[in-house]
Amino acid sequence: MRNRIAALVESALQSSAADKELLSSPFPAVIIGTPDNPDHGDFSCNIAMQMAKGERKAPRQVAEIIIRHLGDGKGLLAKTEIAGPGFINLFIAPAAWQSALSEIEAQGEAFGRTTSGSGQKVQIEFVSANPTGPLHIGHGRGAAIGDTLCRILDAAGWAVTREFYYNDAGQQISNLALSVQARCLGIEPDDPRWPADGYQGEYIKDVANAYLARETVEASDQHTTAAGDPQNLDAIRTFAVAYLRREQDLDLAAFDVAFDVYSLESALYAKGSVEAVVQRLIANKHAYEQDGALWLRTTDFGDDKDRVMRKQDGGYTYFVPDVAYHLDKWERGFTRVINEQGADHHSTITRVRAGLQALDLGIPKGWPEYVLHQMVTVMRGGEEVKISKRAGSYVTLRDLIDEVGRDATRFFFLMRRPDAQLVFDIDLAKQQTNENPVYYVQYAHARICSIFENAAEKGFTAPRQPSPEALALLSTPEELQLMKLLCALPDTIDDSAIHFEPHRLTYYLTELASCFHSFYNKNRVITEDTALTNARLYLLKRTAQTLKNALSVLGISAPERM
RNA sequence: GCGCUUGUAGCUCAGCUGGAUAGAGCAACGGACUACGAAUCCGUAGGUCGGGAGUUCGAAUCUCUCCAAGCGCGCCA
Repeated sequence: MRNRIAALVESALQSSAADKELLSSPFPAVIIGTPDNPDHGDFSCNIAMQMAKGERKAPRQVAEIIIRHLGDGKGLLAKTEIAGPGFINLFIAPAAWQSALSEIEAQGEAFGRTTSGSGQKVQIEFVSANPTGPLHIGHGRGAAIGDTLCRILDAAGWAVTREFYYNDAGQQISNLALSVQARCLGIEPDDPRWPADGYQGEYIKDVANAYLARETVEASDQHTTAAGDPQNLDAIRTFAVAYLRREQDLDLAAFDVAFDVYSLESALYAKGSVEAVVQRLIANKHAYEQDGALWLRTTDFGDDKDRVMRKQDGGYTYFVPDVAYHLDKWERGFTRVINEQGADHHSTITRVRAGLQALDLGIPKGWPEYVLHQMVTVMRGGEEVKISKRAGSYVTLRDLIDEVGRDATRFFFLMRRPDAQLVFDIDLAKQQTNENPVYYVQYAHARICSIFENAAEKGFTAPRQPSPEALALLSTPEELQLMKLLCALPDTIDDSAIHFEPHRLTYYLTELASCFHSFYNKNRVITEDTALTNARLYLLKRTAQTLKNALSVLGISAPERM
């Protein structure tokens, strides 16, 4: 609806210019707002104030011209007015809201989807946890935000590829292999022979036992059978990575998160991509030798100091394969790439972008884009739970899903802006009370389903494509407000997609549920008045569909009973 | 010390890329079920938008500065 209003204002500007009443383009972008105060209309527009200076006219004078050219907006507008310093307030005709219900019915499960992405390719990389342990609560937030971002962009008409990157080479993996080997040999973390920087968690013992028992594990794309020999460090490394990847896959599956592509750091080395990147950086004269190491002059690209690429020991630092990996993304044709990661890794942004710029391949400066989520602190029993993978103390994503439930966990993670810190109070999230907003939303859906059961017993079903006259009965303030909110779903999805902000949808859902509950308490649906009953059942059918569609974008179920 | 993020009601947070009287949930207080689910609704109270300065028709929103918190600042990832 908002887009239709914007188009109306746009064409009013054009015709004003054609009639020489306003200076012609370029006009500033038309921004349609939704006023808090209902007296200010369903929508408002501030463009007259923006144009006043350039037009050398008073804002209200400009507004008067625009309004004259708007007319009744092809029947969409019931009233227009100039208010305050020069706002144009627009009142939508009730018939427009009513007929929108028919469109929602026609679109069914597709209602809410838009075409603003026009089928362009976008790749979103998220989670990308190192295969050195189970997924913890921080990964959970990344999984919820990343997955929902994918669903939102998909709903907004983008062609989304979901990708997971495994750092399965490098120092951390060596530490993992040494830790598992130690456990195989019966060495405990308090033993002096325990490797420095080893992973102390109990799960390492599970990996070791599985290895010694020669188990076979299936990760997303490979089968690995353990050699069982504690002296074979390579075999241990391969098995441990496969084992932990499988654990992560299971956790993600339980969270209803799936990926299209898994990329492995080790594959980049195997293909020679890492070496090729280094050679190109050297050839482009952005690298230099110093102190026995090879450096990249990242300070040429906005970094505060240069970075080592090849260490004295000959190995590459982690960001070199990262650059190779992103070059690979670019070469796969993704002109739009979003990386969802924890804010503790934010320093990689400058480095990776600098490396890509130094390749001098025409990659845009701000590519790739990033969505960073701030840290999650976990509260249990009123106390903060310290998270440390090495020490083995953390709350796993699996624990959380088992305790709190998938729907509540997802909703909880999505309630806040990604760049605000999140306190996850496990005791609170476990409570199945009204403090948990997901139940509030789901209850609205279940309640509507219950009304339909009741209606069926009395011989009512929602009509199909009723006439405008039949829908004209929907005229109470609550009904109009409800219809208006239903129409806002596509706009909300577009906004969430543009800003990469899933939390807008959780707020939308809470508002929609609240609007329904208010309507329900004030208006009786099933009455002696058959025509009114049918109209209201029709409205509720669309409300249930809208709740379900929006919940589905968040990966949350819409139960018919609770 | 430098960089990124944050600071809005007692608590947890929104505030639509500068708009009109700053909102919601929880907590507090007071009301509403012998008809569709009370996991609900209605009402009351609660704020110098961290402090200060600036930009303009107009600032919670933009700029500068100071204060506070989190996270980074490795030849770890």
